[in-house]
Amino acid sequence: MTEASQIDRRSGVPLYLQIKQILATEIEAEGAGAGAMTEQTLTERFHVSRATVRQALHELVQDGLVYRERSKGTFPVQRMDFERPATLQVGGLVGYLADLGMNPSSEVSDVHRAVPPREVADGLGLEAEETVLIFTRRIFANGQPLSLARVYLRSPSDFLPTPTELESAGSAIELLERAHGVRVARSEHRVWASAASAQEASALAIAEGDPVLVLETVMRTREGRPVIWRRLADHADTIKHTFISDI
Amino acid sequence: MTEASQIDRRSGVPLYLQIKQILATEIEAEGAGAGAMTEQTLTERFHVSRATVRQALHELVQDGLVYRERSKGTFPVQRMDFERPATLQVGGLVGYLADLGMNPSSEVSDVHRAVPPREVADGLGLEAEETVLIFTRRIFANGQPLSLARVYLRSPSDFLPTPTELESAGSAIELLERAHGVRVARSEHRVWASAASAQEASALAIAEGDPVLVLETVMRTREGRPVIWRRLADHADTIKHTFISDI
DNA sequence: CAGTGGTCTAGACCACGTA
DNA sequence: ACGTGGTCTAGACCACTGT
Repeated sequence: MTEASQIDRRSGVPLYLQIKQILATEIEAEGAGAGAMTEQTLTERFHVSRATVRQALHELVQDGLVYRERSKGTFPVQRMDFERPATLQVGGLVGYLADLGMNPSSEVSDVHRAVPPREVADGLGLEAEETVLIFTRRIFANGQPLSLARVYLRSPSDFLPTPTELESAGSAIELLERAHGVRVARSEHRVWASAASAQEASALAIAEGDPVLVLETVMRTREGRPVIWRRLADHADTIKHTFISDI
Repeated sequence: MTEASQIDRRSGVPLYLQIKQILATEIEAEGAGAGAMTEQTLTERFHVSRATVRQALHELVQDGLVYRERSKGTFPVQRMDFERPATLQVGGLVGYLADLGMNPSSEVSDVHRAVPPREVADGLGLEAEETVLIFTRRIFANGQPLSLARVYLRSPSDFLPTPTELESAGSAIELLERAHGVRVARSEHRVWASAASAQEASALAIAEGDPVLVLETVMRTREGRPVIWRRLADHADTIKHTFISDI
């Protein structure tokens, strides 16, 4: 199997992507057993230029699969069981819970357009009087409410989907992309603990003052234009957000 | 000032880094006013090859300062006030609070070496009976305890610094790097809300059952070797962690 | 059609670590 | 001395977008 993996120059798939994929698969299979890969051995193996190999290796570094050491070589990063990024896959919570067999469901309510609170308008950089799509979403697992989201979505003033459309879309982002071709490229998150307000407690079936996790997120297009402001209140001890940072 | 910025081929600083720095400064200064930068205009301006310009632009994309669109050009990302990454700059909380004029202080206690709990040993991938450095740190602002950290640090069995050394180091990572040349390259975080245990409540001067933010972190070297396991319990509504994610 | 970024080649010199 | 990754050059062809 090791020598079967070669690139196909007629496939139209960029060579560096094919090489990256092959190496990623080998690292996955052989674990840290896969020895050092040098640029020279790879250029010979795949019959490509050094720059092409370097582009593949550079992306593997970005993805955290290998690390490179000057005058030593390129080595696989020690195996770390690939967890699902859980809830940070924005809007992916339902699918994540489904994978866990938690029988998730989603309930969207209070869909309307209005001028948002000051804090949200600032975060989205709105013009005065500019309206946004506003809705509330609760996510349940096995019948228990786990997460309460309030979403403010910058969109054309005639954009007013039904609750059913929002529920079936899985996430507001997907709907926004399908409806207007707007792609979210970057998100900023702030997270802290708080005591549940009366409203939050009611929505999450807990007592007022019980702990909740608050997660505020601003999502932006690649142009840097903020398009979604979202505030989550999550059930304590149950919803755990995971993320990775360099350094 | 715009035309004064040129590269210095004798400085020893890589050309692409000089170009990146110049462009980043210009974007910072001119905001989105800085028009499109094309690869061709930049190669002519700096008298370097296209590959060098591309490396600079690619890093600016990674840093979120520009975005590129095929057959259109390279454009600055719309200004987003560069906040301090706050507490995700692992160990940087004290410095962050200092910047806010919060008069922070740090108190380290219970420094010893021992075999950690099962959960930690698993997270660090320890051998049986392998001991780690264990300590507790509290961070105060204006005399109020805000954050309680329990830290497990994989290190040679003769590594046993004093509480004073740990306090002055600012963070365990800095000490680890200075003492053993170990560099942390990647961290995995899990965060959720919880009710304060009796111990946590006492340490944070709150009531048992009050909300706290729990943040568990595993830090790894670039080889993927886990070296630090840390669990924070943070004061509700006060400590807010911020982070950024792509997608 | 001209201009853009995406991909690819075939070279070159260098700093650095290991043997 | 040798091999490594880091940097740099000067070309080439392509797909795509806007005119």
